[in-house]
Amino acid sequence: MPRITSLDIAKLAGVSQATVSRALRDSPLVRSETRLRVQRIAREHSYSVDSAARSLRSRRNRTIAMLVREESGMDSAINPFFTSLLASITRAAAANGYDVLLSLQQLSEDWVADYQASNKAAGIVLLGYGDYRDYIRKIALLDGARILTWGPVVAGQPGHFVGCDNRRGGYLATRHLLDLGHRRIAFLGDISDDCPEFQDRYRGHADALAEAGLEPTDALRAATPASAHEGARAAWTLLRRDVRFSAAFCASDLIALGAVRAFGEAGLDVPEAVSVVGFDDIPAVAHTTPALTTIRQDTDLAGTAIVSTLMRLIAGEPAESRLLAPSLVVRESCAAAGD
Amino acid sequence: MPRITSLDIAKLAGVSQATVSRALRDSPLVRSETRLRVQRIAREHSYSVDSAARSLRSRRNRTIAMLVREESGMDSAINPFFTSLLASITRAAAANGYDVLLSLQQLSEDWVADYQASNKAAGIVLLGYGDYRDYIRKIALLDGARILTWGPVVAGQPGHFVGCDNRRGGYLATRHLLDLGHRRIAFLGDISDDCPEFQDRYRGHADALAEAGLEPTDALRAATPASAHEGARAAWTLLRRDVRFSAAFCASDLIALGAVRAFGEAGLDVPEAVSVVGFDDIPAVAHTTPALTTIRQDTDLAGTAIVSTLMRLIAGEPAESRLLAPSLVVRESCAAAGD
DNA sequence: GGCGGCAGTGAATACGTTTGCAGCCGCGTG
DNA sequence: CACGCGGCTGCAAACGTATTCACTGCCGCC
Repeated sequence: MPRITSLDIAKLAGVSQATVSRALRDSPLVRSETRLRVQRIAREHSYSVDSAARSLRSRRNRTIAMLVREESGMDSAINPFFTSLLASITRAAAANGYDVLLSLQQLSEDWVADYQASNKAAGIVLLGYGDYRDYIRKIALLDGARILTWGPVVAGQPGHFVGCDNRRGGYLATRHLLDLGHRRIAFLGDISDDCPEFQDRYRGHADALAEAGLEPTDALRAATPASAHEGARAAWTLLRRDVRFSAAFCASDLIALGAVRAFGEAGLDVPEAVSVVGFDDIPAVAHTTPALTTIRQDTDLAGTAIVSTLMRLIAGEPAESRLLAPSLVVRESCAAAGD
Repeated sequence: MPRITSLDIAKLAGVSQATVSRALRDSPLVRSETRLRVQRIAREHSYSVDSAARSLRSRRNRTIAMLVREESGMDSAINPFFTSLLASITRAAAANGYDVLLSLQQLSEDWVADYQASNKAAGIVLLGYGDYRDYIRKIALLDGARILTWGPVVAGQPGHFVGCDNRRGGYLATRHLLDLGHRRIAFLGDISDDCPEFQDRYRGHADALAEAGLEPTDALRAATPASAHEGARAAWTLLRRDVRFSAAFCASDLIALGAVRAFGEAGLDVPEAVSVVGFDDIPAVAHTTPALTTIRQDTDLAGTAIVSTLMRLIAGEPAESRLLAPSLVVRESCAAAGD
């Protein structure tokens, strides 16, 4: 049973295959009467342009690839924040007539080269590869690289980036705690080069402290990647250290989730005994008990920004990196300082 | 700057283009010495087979499409359970050498027809369309439809399904509560035809009650879709009704999240005043306070089951629908009945 | 009345690969 | 010695579309 092709439609419509092709792409070259007839017939036979043939012939591709960092560690779940981002990117792409190819990957040399070369996708979005700075720089320099990375935006660096103003976010979080009267504020998050986002959030944290005449204390900092399990561990590390603190800024909502839990187990209720601020505003934290005060990254905005920038890249137009403003969402996990 | 093609590689390797094609596909037809040489040269020039040309010529496609139900309502977030499923499907597909096309959609007539016709994908996975029974039945009957639906498995129905044994899950949940001595057990979830999964979970719930000589009471049931916000509303509805209950089985973890929160606001602590069991075991609920006792659907297993079944479908082999066993995960949200 | 141009259409080609078929070589067998 | 056969390779024909170029009427204009 042979596939139905544009040639079949052409015969049915009594026109040439070329005209069918044009009619279906709404080309102004064909008379509107003809165009409508062809389109009707195509629809009646549920004919649809073969995408392989189309992209082969046109050397163009209506697909973008999303490459999401696969955490190799224990917690194989995707960070919910990326899930939201992924959804909004998919929507934005669809609005531009693009399909989305999803891939969970350890970022390897081969991968990007492969996607570029086999042109499965017109452009690539990289999610969660903040720490691959060198690698990204390298691939960014490949000519014709249409790659957009979600992550730290550094002026002058090669490549194209869209990201959240993490420093500003960190500032907002800590500022909120300071405004509530807290002075001894812990920071939970890994600020090594593995997590450049966290580094920036920490800088913002320090900015706010400095503004209040304070400075960050190493004893109040516990390193942890973005995972609830590790967040709880970090909280325990902090508790065992026996330093006083009345609030904690967690560099990610997942960390906050774990920390709230650990604090609770230690008899420190949130927010009565300790205030907690998270980062990301993942969907779940609006519904936990207590609901989490956090820094929101607007994923819808991020998705459209990512896609529109990538569209420019694909079109060969110059595109600038963009930094998105985060905002504070006040819920229930913070209280005024006790003393 | 012209693209590098297999012909270029052929010239470099001193063989014909056909041999390059064969070598790169590990065909036994080419001498291993030749094959290795060609592969090396291809790698050195980071050549990769053009996927459009490949699928055009071979009439085959190494791509599957995942169609995820887009909730049109307020809560535009994807249910985290589907996120997990999506991740595991993607991994399983990759293991089979397949790419994954992601699409968030209202299921429309056009969509599937389009994907079939334009052959963007060799097969389609439908996630979250439990209530589209009629529609799915219809498209399942299209010849050559390679469509797999995650959802209720009903013996004898047309189409191919992989799903969780929801009835068994409902049974396990309620049984657990009964074992703890609870007698007045609420059910939170919409059991209309809009949510066939919930219907099955409710049946299991009723099974367990019946086994204990009880039967479900309408007064103890509150309808809600799978969302934390709506779950909280349903919990309040229940509370306002002024009926006694010491436990609640929530048809989804999201509902449970909202319910726990509502109960807390009403002064009913979980698990002291009311025990709660959820369904799905989404990642977040392991880290909330209290951590949620729930029915786990093993998403990794589900992903591999879905993909392997779809692979059979694509290969034209007969494939059977599969029902996956859920399991009870005991955490902290349930306590023995008070009286 | 001739001529240029424009709107609409068709013929033909190219996109980069897979694959059926045929050819070549060398060796074993009748 | 002829013949066949198996292992390896090349030739050439598709796959279904987009696009260039040429062509046909037809109108308007000098």
